[in-house]
Amino acid sequence: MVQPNYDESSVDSILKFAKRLTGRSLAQVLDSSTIAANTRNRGDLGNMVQELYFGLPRDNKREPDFAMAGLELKTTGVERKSNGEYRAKERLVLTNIDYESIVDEDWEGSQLLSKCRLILLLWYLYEQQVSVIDRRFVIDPVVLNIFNQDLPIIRRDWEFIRQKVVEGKAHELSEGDTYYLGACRKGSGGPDEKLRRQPHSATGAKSRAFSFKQKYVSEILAGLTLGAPGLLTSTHQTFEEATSMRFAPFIGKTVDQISDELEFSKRSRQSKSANFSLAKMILTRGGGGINELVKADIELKTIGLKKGWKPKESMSFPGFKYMEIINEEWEDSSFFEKTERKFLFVIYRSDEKGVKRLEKVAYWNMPYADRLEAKRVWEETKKRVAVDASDLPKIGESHVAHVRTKAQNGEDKEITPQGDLQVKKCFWLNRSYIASIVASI
DNA sequence: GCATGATCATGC
DNA sequence: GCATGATCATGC
Repeated sequence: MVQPNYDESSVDSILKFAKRLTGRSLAQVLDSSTIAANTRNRGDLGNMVQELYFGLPRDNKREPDFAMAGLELKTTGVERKSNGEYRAKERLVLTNIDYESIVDEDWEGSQLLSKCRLILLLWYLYEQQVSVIDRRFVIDPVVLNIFNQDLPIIRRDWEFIRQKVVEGKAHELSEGDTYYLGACRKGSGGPDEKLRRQPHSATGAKSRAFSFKQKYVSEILAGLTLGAPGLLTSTHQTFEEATSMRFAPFIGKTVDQISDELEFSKRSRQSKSANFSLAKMILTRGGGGINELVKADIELKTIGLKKGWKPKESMSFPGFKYMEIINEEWEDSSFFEKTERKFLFVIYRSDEKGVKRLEKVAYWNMPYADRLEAKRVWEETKKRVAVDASDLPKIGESHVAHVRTKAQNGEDKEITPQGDLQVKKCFWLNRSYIASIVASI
């Protein structure tokens, strides 16, 4: 059995000890009686690693877990992709956002930095059917230093979140506000949740925490953020500017021209998602493949405009299952995730002659009031699915969103709570709503 | 011209 | 095989 055995003032020593877990599970390294006494706590693997493996107390101190080494301990799940590579199962939650105190902080003296400047990250393979103590640490742990090449973006994200609290808008925070460091929801959720006080507004705000976005963690996992060249060429450049530069050479050109230039295959040009594929080619062009956009979990969406600058279509999102949505909470839904995303809109416009050009690109995320409206539509949908899944919110019922089919064909159906089959559906942002976004960006 | 229903290529 | 991003087709 492994006993805690490391120099608590040495990052190297702690990391070395952590590496003894690699390839093994807690059940394999800990005294079975210790585990038996602790498996009750609802399988919180991270807590067991902290208490049983490292022998650290579980507390909510503002210092890093390994205080003497200035190192914060985090344990996070990975999943295996079909190609055998790993990806992060979810975002990495760092520390709660203290609305009361952040308004008086600067970056250098921030709680986030004092707790999470150095992070010891342990990766376990998440498999639903495998019990917590048997999950294996399949990858070597790493020490993540927040002072890496992405620091300018992380710091800017932190400043943005702080500024919103300063302005008394803690309740309006959204993960889509920022790029790598997100203000993710934390806490019970649901109608009974107790809201937190914020200093510059009387409005209560939901509890949120700083987190590294899922895709960003995946990139860390791939070892690609630690020194690999990124999209940003200057620390003074904003994220938006960096992306705009990728698109700049193509703005105003016709889709045909761009397609020729990038050797977009003739066949793919006919696809319904040709605009999307072309936008992706522009973004990832020049090799490397990895770009800040992916790391930031940004949602790439294309908008097609017809003459008069009106969008041709509403905008679809992933489908939902009738049997699942009735038991789901808003904040666990994929539509909620989307409403908190940052979007990169790539806008194409057809002129009077029907010639389609790349018009412009813009970042956007959904304003607070519209997120509330999206939630209302979702809740309404949930309610109506339970009663009659064939009658769901139509486009005229909200200025933001509606529900409509999204299926392979008329036979592509899902079982409903009523026991019959209905064609698959998803949430859509209304065309008129997209029009108002286009007018504002 | 819009709402609604239906469908397609792609990528994993 | 299926989810996803997206557009096509029809009827009023």
